[in-house]
Amino acid sequence: MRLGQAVEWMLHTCLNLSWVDEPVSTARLADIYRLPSAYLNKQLQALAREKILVSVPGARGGFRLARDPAEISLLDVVVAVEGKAEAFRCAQILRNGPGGDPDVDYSSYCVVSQSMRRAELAWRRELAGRTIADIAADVVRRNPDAPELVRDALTN
Amino acid sequence: MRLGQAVEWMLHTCLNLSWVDEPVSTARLADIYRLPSAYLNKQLQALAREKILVSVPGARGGFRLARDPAEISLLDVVVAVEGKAEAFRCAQILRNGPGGDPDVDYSSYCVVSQSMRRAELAWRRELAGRTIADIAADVVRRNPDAPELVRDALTN
DNA sequence: GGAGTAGTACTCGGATACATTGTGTCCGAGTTATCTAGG
DNA sequence: CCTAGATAACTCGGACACAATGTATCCGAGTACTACTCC
Repeated sequence: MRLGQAVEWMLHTCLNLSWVDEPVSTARLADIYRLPSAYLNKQLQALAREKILVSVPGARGGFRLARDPAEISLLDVVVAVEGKAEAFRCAQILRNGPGGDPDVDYSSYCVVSQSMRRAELAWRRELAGRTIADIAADVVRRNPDAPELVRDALTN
Repeated sequence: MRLGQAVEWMLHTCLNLSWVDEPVSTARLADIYRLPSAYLNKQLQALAREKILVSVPGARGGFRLARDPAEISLLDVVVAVEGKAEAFRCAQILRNGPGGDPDVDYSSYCVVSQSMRRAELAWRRELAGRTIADIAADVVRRNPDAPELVRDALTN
């Protein structure tokens, strides 16, 4: 199992954007961590499509959070980047097995599938229970001047 | 995020093997679900390397479980197929950010990384808490003659 | 001096290549069972 | 009839291609700002 790098990028980017009000351009967001800006832009678009960010076109445009950081869970971000499909895809191979019935939906009946789904649900629940605001609070607790540093880097 | 098909194959295969004592050849294990035998063999080798299965060479050889089904967790199988690496890889991009310190290990310090790891731990815990024997018991409860069907299909 | 207008610089957005991983296949090395020949 | 050996069939095991996904890039469409010109 593997998650793309973009997940890390987007989480940190959302966190940074939670400390800024005005739109920030892709170039600024990329420079802060020395990331490839064009590719970052692609991922930002994905988040915009999922209504996590809003894109502002034109000069002095960019991206900003679409809603309060407390209303953006880590799961929202992960799903926006990686897609909604489940990690474990049941191909229903039991249909071909002995005693297999082509009319049964094994993705809900098969015990293996159920077990894998339960684990994935635990993962999702954990991610859904933690928001950008939660993380921001933890960061500030450790490093009180982090917001100021980020603001300076993003808004000249 | 995505898990390979082989995970499903291996879980069902381990389950089937839990009902047979003698070694079963790759061809037999593949035929039961109409799977490509050569590719299945590749995955079986991976499980053998991780000491979940033992391979018996020569005529009348094949694979059998290396230990009691109650001692084989779903996590063992998933890790054997997908590798030990974590799904979320922290690239420590904070080192490049404002106030970033090249000497700090952000994979343990960074709050984002911690949050992602916690979720993954929940996933792993769920998988580690469920064994092949547990699944076998559930299957028998629903379909008492399943073991007999599988045995017939695997041992002529 | 103020307003309208043309130009310009900057932004997103999608279409386009490259790299890595997952998926699938093939053939050779090694082992066991079988058959045969000899005692 | 029993035993030893050669043969043959079957198995795993790793090396070899193909496809899909992730990663990275480029250029065009559109917007806001700016400067200039005219009233």
